[in-house]
Amino acid sequence: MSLNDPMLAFTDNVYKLVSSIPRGKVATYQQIATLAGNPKAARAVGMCMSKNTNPKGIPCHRVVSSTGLLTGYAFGGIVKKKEKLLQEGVYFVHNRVDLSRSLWQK
DNA sequence: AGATTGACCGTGT
DNA sequence: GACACGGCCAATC
Repeated sequence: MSLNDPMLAFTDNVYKLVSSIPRGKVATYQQIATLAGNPKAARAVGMCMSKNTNPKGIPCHRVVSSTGLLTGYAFGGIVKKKEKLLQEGVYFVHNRVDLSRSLWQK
């Protein structure tokens, strides 16, 4: 079975996909949802993250909104997250991720 | 089983 | 660019 296998639970796919985002890249909630099998389930993706809140296994700081804006992430503030991503080599434009360059492409 | 919630997205004004 | 509205989905009362 593969990551985008519909027989897996949606949350399972989300979990695996997010944890496989390479360092220096970011993915959008919608992208994760699409890869997980439901292009419209971007919301559900976010909920799953908030439920787990497991930075050790899930790099949720690499997941951003479609506009590249850092939504969610309450581990000390958005600013902190931005610094963290910058440190990983993610391109930023003011307060947003430059999706055209740092978007995770499978 | 029904209603509410939430780390969302797209469109229109 | 900012704000409002509606839609869509899964988890949680």
